[in-house]
Amino acid sequence: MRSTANSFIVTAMKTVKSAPLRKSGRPLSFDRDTALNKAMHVFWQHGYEATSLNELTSAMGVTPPSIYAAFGDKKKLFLEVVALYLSGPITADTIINGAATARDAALGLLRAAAMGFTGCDTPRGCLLASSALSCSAAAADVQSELASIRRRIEAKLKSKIVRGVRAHELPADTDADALAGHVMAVIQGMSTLARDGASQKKLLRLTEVAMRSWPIALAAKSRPKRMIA
Amino acid sequence: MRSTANSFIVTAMKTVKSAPLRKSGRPLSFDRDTALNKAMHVFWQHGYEATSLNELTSAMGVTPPSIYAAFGDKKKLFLEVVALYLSGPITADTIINGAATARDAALGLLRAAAMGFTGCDTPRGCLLASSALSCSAAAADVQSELASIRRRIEAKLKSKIVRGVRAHELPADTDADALAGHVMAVIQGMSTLARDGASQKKLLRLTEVAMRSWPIALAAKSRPKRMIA
DNA sequence: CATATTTCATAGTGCTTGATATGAAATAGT
DNA sequence: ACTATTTCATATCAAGCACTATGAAATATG
Repeated sequence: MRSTANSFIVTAMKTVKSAPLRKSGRPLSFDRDTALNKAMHVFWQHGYEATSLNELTSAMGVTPPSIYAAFGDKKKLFLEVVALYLSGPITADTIINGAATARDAALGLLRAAAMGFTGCDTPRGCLLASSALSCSAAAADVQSELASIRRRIEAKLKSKIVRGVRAHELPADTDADALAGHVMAVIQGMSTLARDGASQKKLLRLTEVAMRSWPIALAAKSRPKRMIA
Repeated sequence: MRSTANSFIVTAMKTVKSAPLRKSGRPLSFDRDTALNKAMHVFWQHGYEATSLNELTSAMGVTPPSIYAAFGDKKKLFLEVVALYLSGPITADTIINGAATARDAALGLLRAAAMGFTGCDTPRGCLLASSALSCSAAAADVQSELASIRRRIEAKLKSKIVRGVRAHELPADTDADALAGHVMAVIQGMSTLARDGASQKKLLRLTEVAMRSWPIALAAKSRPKRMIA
């Protein structure tokens, strides 16, 4: 449930950060990245709309005017938070790209979700899955932004599956759309289960169950392997 | 994703409705059940906290004082809405109770979710799954109330699976906890996919994929069948 | 018709929200 | 030290929130 490239968010982030040329003036009394990380935890816990600026200022240790000077407004701050959330070392993109097979990609995504949703020093669940599922009309754009991120990840997994079918890792009649949808649904659902108190062990066992729905490989794709001796 | 019996909610509903003895006075200008149904649709779409009383009064066609006279406050109105949502003809309880096997129960729950989350005359997704996933501290009690409903359904499915194992419908080493968790996760996740625009067809195909993770019956439970001729 | 009772519509309550106006404080350059 | 520049803390802003006080309107009963 992590990814690096989202055009809108990354763009917004860069435009905000493009002010490295300070000549004089009072220095900032807070570390921008630290404050952003604190904000991420608050948003992660309460979602976008339910998080008030009071909570943000308390958690970040920054007064409202400084927040608005540094991040723009609440929406831009949240989008930067999402970009930070999606910029970790292990992302959905890196998992899918780094997986040898489509099956490994799905398994990697599920396991990463099970681990990440029950981390001991982070809020439970997925920030993308629970931040703006239900929101007022005023936050409809944020909602659709998160939805497009989810759809993009699903599309990437689906294309990995399609390539797997072409590589004969998977049966020719594989329903790539439903298969990718199932993995995404399990991930989204695990976020809710984690929020409801499910343990990491349970989510990992749940992952094994979910992977049993994976089609059996008819013919293992034979790659040229380096023979030794 | 529907159920009838939740002690707290049902109790709250009954206490509110216990005022059938009117002797005189101006009659109500609205139908209580109709207004409650309208409120359900609004909450279903925007969730608990993000739904304002302005939206409720507009949708229900009832002014604020009448709402408070009829339902108490926003929280009680929402709990009545949840009770209404959980009082349909086909509920999680009826599906599980009416299923011959644990497998049929899981399949029935998944199919009912796929259908119910993409109904043409209702908001997309599940009211329980998306109403209070992320909320402020003020709505923590509503959040945990919905979580307990979800856990109760999962527990019921799990016990059905355990009984299935004892009846030799399922292998002895079946992980009932993970199996029930998987079904619940897929249901919760389908709610998000439905909200993100997934079609009913896709969710139904997704259901078939999810059911492939179901353990294969080693020995079919033989019930005494009436032999004819 | 007169009275009691109940609900109605209007207008407002205090509170919180996201976002700022204002001037003091802290730096760099000269 | 003086000025320019930037950020700071304080105190607020208008708007929206859930909720309600008040009196008029509509019924049943006498």
